[in-house]
Amino acid sequence: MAKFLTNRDENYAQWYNDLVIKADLAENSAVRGCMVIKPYGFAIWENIQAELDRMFKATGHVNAYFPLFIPKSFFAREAAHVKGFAKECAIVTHYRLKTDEDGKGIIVDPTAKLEEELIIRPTSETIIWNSYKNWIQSYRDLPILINQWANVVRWEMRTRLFLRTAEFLWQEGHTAHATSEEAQEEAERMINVYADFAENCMALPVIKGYKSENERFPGALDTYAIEALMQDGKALQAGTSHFLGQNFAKAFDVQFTDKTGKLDYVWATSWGLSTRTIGALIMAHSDNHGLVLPPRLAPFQVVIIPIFKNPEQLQKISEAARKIRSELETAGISVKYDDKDNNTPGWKFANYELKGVPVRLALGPRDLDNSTVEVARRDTLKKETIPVASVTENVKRLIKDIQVSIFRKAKEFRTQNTFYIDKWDDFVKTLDDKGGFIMAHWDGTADTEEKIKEETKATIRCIPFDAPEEVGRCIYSGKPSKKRVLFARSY
RNA sequence: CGGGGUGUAGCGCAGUUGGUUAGCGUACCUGCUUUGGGAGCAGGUGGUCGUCAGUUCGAGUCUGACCACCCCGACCA
Repeated sequence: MAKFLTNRDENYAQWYNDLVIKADLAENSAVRGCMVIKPYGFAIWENIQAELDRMFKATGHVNAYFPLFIPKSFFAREAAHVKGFAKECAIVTHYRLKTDEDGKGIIVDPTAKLEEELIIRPTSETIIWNSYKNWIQSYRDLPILINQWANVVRWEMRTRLFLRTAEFLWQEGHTAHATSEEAQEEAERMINVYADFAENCMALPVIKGYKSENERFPGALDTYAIEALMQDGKALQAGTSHFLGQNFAKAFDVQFTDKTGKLDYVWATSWGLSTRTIGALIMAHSDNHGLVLPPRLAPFQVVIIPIFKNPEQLQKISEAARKIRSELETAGISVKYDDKDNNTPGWKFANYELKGVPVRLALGPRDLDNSTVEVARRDTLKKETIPVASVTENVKRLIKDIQVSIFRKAKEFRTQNTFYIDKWDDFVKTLDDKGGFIMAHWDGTADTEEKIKEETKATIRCIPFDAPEEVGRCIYSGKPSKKRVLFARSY
């Protein structure tokens, strides 16, 4: 076990904090609630971006960029929207600084007050729909399928690296459609893209479903989410997609002429996935040795560590190592060769385990003599010595296998921690003892949901798309219910 | 934003009743020996003691305000 990492089973929250810092993913900055994403952490984000961007483009979307600042009045146009975000907005009020009277410091120039204050975007629906108004006249202008990669600011009271920070990075898709059906299909398509990404790239099993009215995005008619279970039994929402109806079109007066010449408001969706998913990645797979990264998102999939006694030996080993590296790279595998001589091999082994590198190759004099390499996999920590001739083939197989087996492991964990519960006492007890996902009947009212939240801190994470029709009674009120919904305490 | 806690070298910490030149471990630098699971010895560098103000002959130590971080609540992706 890593000596300097808090034990996961003793203090999960501290283990997470330690891990983010010690694996060199991110750190707190001088600005309250804002993090510095360090190169190793940012490399994961870049991989997430690359995969998602490819998937967005494959589904017909293009990228664009809209301003960081949003005129205050834009927010006020959609009532639910402004209400949802009002409490966490950062606001720009001035545009100039000047030297203080005493000449020592600088102050905000009171004469440089903005006519209209600017909100730093917590999300971009309003500024984007203000543009869409000018872009859309006819059904021929539709659909508009735009995504933007951006930072947003939500002034959070209590922050945690990746999971909740005042500023975070994300992508936000904003689409405009001629019909309600088309927009709803788009919202569903994108939640499916997210689920595909989560399961296949992040190796994170997720449950797709509808949000209850309470949990819905401010301004949306319907919100879909993917929900994942973390190792401490809490749920984490990893991506959301919203069917916005005509709410923003009406707020920004975006109408189009349809084929029959009739004027109608445009139908909208929006969907987003943030740096928070890096937190999910950490909490879903990692252990007491450190991070466990899925090969598809790891900054490098293989690390090669030379074992040597003197510079001459290092040179020989490096020659062999570089050959292996270039062979692996040709096969499309990302590789780091760590030939630094200021740390011992043992130190490097522990360090790359902490950083979650999927596969480690060790190459020493013994291997040179025998034409072998030691291969170790991060997820199971198992190692074996193989002929150097079969390295590429072996590593390729291992990478695929690790990707699949950490997904299976996470899914197995979820299965074991999903409970079908029909009695209120069991519901409360399970939450307190084990946490996890609880599938239970609900009478469909916001009032009941609110009371359950007050009494247990559990919320409806989603109403799963695939929940079967089943006659039952609400876990709280005893009123009739037709399907189970997913309850959990959440991040 | 409410309650609790913590700020001393990059990191982890000690520092007595307010008293001389602020110390230990680790990391870092140099040298030698090492290197198949976080190496050893020797020497060395590194400090506005979170910030600002106050009390005092004298403040890391006492007082106040502020800032940051951690934990628990309310709010949220």
